[in-house]
Amino acid sequence: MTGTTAAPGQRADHVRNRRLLLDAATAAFAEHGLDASMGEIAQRAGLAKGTVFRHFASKEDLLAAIMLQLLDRLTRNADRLHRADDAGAALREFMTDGVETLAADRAFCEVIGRPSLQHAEVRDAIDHLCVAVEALTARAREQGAVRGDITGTDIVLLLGGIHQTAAPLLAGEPEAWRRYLALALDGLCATDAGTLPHPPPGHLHFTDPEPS
Amino acid sequence: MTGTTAAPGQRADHVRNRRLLLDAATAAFAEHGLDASMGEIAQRAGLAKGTVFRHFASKEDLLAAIMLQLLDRLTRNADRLHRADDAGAALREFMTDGVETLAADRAFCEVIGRPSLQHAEVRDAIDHLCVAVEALTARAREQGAVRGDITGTDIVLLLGGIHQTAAPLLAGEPEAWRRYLALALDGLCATDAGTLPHPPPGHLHFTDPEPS
DNA sequence: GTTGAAGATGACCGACGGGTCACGTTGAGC
DNA sequence: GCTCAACGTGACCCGTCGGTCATCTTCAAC
Repeated sequence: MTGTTAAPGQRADHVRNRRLLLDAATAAFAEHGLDASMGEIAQRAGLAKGTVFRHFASKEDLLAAIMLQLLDRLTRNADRLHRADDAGAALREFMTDGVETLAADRAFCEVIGRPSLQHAEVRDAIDHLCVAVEALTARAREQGAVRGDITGTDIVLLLGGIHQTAAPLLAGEPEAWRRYLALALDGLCATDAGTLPHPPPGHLHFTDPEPS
Repeated sequence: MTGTTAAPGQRADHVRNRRLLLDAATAAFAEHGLDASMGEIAQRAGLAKGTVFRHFASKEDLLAAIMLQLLDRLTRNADRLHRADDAGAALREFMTDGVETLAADRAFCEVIGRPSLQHAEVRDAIDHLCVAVEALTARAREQGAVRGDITGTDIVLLLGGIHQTAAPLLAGEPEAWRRYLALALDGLCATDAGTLPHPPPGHLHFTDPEPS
């Protein structure tokens, strides 16, 4: 050990630049969605464009790394809340945190809606998230906190939907999503309402994404 | 009158081509969102690219024409349903038709979320839609069919949100939006729930859209 | 301090998209 | 059928973007 760093085979500046790039890309994708350009990301990070491609082979790869970060954070949050006593409150907290995270991230909804541009790892991470949220949701169902035919995948989909509902107001009223989250939660709690018309979603991904 | 057509000062092929372009653009924007290219639209219409620009000065202009078509259709539907006896059923029908329309149109949500790229006419059309829907909603409120603090603008925003919720499933389950529409309607009907946390949205547009 | 390999760089490339324009074509009025 | 203005056309311009590469720089091991 030299005393400064102790990376296995990586140079110190390489590690630092990767961090700078991930931060810059997170900000850029959050602000401009998928339209954020590699040049802009390099500029934000204070690096040259070529450096971006040294770290990530393509724009898709970089985007995948960002999405994995985000999905992992959501999944860990769901796992953490799984141990709470009040499953209904835990689910509410998960959704509040989830929508708040998405409120500052334009790319998430765009990516979730286009299976064609998702890496296998991203698809796996989405599946893991759905499983973790299903665990939360199952307990809430058992405790009667949500209606009986709501699944974890429903909850994950609703995060994007609630965000989209409030999105047109984002510039002027950045907290408006709280209104539509509350509305959705009231719908989820309507245990006296009938069964929902369409069957619950199975997997978010299909074996054969159309070749376009 | 010649017997064939009777346009004021327009040539017959000009009118026909405009129709072809609007149809092609509607399909292209619905399928690819704002990423649809002018070249593709020309190709779909069976015309040259220059012809597109003879009819519409810019891509924004063409998009505005498409959006005006769509918004006008929604507004007329709201006006029609305003005369129904059961205001709750009328509102449900309006939302069902609205989400179904959006389910086949990727561009709508993208445009509604970006005031910066909207023509004044489009903004006006959105305002008119909100007014028409507010009339529907007010009657539903009075009849106790929806909770007291729901406005027409809420309903318009929800159309986009419900669509986005089901969007990731669209390829495999094109009717999944019905599930989330039902869920939202249950939330809207929860007259016994408390007041929603965030105040209802005022206007969808702000005097000073950020210059970016 | 020397050295070698991994990393950083920015000029460069091809593809593509919005928009223009000089020219050929067509349709309505006479 | 003649005429002309409006219309249609597609080659072209320019900017941008994702991605590459020969070259220079820098870190770390000795």
